Amino acid sequence: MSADESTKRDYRDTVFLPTTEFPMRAGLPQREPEFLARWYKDNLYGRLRAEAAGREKFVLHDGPPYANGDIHFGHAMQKTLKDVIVKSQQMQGKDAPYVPGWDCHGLPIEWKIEEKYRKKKLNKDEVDPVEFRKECREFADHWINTQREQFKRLGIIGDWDNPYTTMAFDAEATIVEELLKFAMSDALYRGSKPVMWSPVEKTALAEAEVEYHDHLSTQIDVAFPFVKAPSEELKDARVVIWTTTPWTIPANRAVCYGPDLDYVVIEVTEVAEGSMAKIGDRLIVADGLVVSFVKRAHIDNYLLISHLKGSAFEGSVLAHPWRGQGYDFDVPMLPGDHVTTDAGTGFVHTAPGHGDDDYQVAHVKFGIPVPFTVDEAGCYYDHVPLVAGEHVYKVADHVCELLEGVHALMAKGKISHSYPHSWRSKAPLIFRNTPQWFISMEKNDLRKKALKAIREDVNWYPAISKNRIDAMVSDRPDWVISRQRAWGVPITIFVHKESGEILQDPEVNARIVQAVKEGGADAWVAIPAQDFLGDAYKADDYEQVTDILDVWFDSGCTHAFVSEKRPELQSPADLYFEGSDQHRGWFQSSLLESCGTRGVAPYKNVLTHGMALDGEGRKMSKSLGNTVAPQKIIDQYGADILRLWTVSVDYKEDVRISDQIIKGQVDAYRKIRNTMRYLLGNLAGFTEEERLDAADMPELERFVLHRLTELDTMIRARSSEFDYNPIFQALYQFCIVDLSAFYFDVRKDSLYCDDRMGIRRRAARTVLDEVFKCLATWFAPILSFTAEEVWMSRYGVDAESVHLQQWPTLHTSWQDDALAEKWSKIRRLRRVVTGALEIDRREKRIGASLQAKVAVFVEDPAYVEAFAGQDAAELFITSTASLEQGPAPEGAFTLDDVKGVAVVTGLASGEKCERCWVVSDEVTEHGELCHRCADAVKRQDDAA
RNA sequence: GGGCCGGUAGCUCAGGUGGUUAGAGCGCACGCCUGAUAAGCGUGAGGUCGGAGGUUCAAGUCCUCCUCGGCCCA
Repeated sequence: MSADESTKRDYRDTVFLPTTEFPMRAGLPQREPEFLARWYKDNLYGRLRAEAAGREKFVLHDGPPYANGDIHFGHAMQKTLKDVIVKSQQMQGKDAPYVPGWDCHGLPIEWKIEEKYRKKKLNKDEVDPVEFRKECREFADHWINTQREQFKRLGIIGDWDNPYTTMAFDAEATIVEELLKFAMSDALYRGSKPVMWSPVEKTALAEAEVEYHDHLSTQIDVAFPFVKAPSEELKDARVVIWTTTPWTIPANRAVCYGPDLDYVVIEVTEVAEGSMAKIGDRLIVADGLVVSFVKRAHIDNYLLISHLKGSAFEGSVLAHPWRGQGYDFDVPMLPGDHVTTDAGTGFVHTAPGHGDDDYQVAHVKFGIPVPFTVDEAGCYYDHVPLVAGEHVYKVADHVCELLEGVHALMAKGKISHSYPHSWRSKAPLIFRNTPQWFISMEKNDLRKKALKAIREDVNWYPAISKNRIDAMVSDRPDWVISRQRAWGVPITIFVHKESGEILQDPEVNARIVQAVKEGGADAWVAIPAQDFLGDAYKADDYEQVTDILDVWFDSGCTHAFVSEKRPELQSPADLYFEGSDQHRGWFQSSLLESCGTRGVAPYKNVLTHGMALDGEGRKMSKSLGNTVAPQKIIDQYGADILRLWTVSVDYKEDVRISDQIIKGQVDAYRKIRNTMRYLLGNLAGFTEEERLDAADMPELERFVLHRLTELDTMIRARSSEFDYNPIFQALYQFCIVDLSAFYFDVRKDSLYCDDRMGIRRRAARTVLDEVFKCLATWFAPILSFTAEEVWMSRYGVDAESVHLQQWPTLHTSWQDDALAEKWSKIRRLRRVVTGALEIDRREKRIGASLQAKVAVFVEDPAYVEAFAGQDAAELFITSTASLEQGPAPEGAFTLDDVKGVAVVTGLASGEKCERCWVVSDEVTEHGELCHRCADAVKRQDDAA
């Protein structure tokens, strides 16, 4: 013992311990709103624009969410990622404005308002349409305001005071203007087509407005006699079709067969009681379906008369079962690839007005006219014989009766199957032939232009997106843009009553656009038609179209009224970023609109994210009760936790979120926060006078600087493809593996105990400063609140926001791959040492590693070279260390996966320095301190 | 029902053109430190790579089928 315990000096205040006010615990839910208040008080968004004026632009054009409820998790994730991208671009020296927007028109909002009226027992038709639209507008406004606050709370910086909306008058005017371009180029036409129709809402529905549920239908087997049989012996046989929609029988115009399928003719010889078939009936069905057919028809026995191929039916003609009762047209037999032997009879009843396949085969391919049979309420028109005026949902029994009356009904039953329903009313839908407005995919080569843009002009991330949208655009039918609704932009065209031609007059169009700009969509109904038509045309000669536009057309025009019109933006936008469901939605409607009117895509890059699923990978739904509310995460943990989560997952695919996953992010956040805290603590009082050139630094410091250049390169590369998950993984592991567990741990001694202006300590502090600047700015787009807190903690509350900074430009000279290679050797060897020390610890020989000395024996001289000039003990955090090339002594510690390295440990000789806790013989000489500490203390004492 | 995509340790992710005992971090367990302390360090245990066939000297990596999940469509 070199000195009496009681007389020993306490050297604690001679050690440079970390000093910082930055709290270990974040209290994000409380603190984040303070930063928000500050950002908005200081007009951060305006500052960013001013700061970046003149720089190269990067425009992420926001896809508008629908303004009809609180934001859900998917919204939160997507807007956050958009914010990460925008901030990253801005911090890489671009001017990255962000103008959020909202989609305001359409059925869901309209439905809400109607619901209100229904509750008051008012019929929508009795309500003034202008008043009705006003309420829709107010409803949308309310939710815009709500969602805006929810988005802002996430820390998303954008032009929230001046967002775009599809219901703004100038937006509506531009939408009208865009529509009129299609009208002028002949791409717009009125056609008739079976569309998904809701008899309840009395409107055509978009695909997105349809959902599928099980539905109990009547299934029937119906026999059609020949008018022109394929052969003489078949003339008395009948072809049997099967359908689950008896109400479409009046609209039957053809029967399809599979040319390559095998069919059989049977003769009924025995029937069960209640069978509608009669002994002696000759019926034709597919060979593979005869068993299931006779079961349905309660036919107990039959004779197999003959076999034939489907192709034998070519040119055959059938009679409608109700021939002679107003159904005297021919029913041709048509070949169809869609005919299968999965179910039914192998013959497909074809009603071109009530199904897409039917329409394609009968009308498009074979030119059979499509009859109008059912009105908007789902009732047969007066001109339809036998069933006029009846409702299609209630007519099944009558149809069966009528068929039975002519002995056409062979079987009747119930079947539960997947059937389309309206997403709002949940009522079953029908396909109905209706006049609608279309944008042609072929006219003006819209499809070709769109495909060319997809294939040649746009970058798709991930790459598979390209195939996806290519396939969709290749296959899609013409775009149905008309809706029989009230809340939306009108299809502002006049049709000449006699010729049926669309009026194409630029002057009329200009008046329409101007009127909408001034009065919104209401102008179309409020202003007399003659005012638009002017002197050149007579209003009486024209039909003013009252349909409104599909909302996808609205949002498909945002490039026209936002990207192009706003001076801070540009078109084509640099990036569209939405969920993968938007391949059929906004990505496509925007592409078609832009290609149709401008010939080019409205975007240069398209990024898609997957859907947010629950912890088991299932979609979130209210009925499953597995939804995650973003608000709850923010209130409980803070927006930065949510933000960190968004980059912790591979959002190019579907992602999962659960309590467990969020807890993991809370842990990750804590680790990152403590890393920043340690940097702050050790940078306390750092002055420029301490700064040291990299060339003068120890290799350890240069290694850390090299790691920064590696990260910098990697981050910029990944960021250019909007791929943040690898960035997060790399930054997080850098904090844990390189800094906390290695660099910080090793340099603790120097930072705490070296002379204040010692070279080694100055080098370390300089590196900490560089690391700090990198981490704070690299993390700023992700942990927007915490990065700001860290920044203020370092530079004071009056400092400029971290979001106004740029990612540092690192010295290229810092990159040193040879050095990195060398240090990976050093660290590999270090693992053997820590492993060896663990044995001593377990055996209770040591506690702290400073109590130990180690001797390392290596086979490969490269290790010796790597350690040349290094203080091995410092790197191992032992008190003494030696390293030599030589054979491993008996009993030396080795690791299987680090070949040729053996470690012998022992207790360090000497005594523990009271200041730095290193055990050495120097201490014995001096009494309490090692030489280094003795000098450092003396200098401090002298200065004091 | 059809098309496309995905299923690697409890969690989040790596695993060019098939090739030694499948990796990382977190979490977990155990231990250490007590001058980053509701912190820090170390060691360790965790995977039949969704399942089954097949191709191959050799498959997480290629093929087929199945299964589960997702998106889009019907």
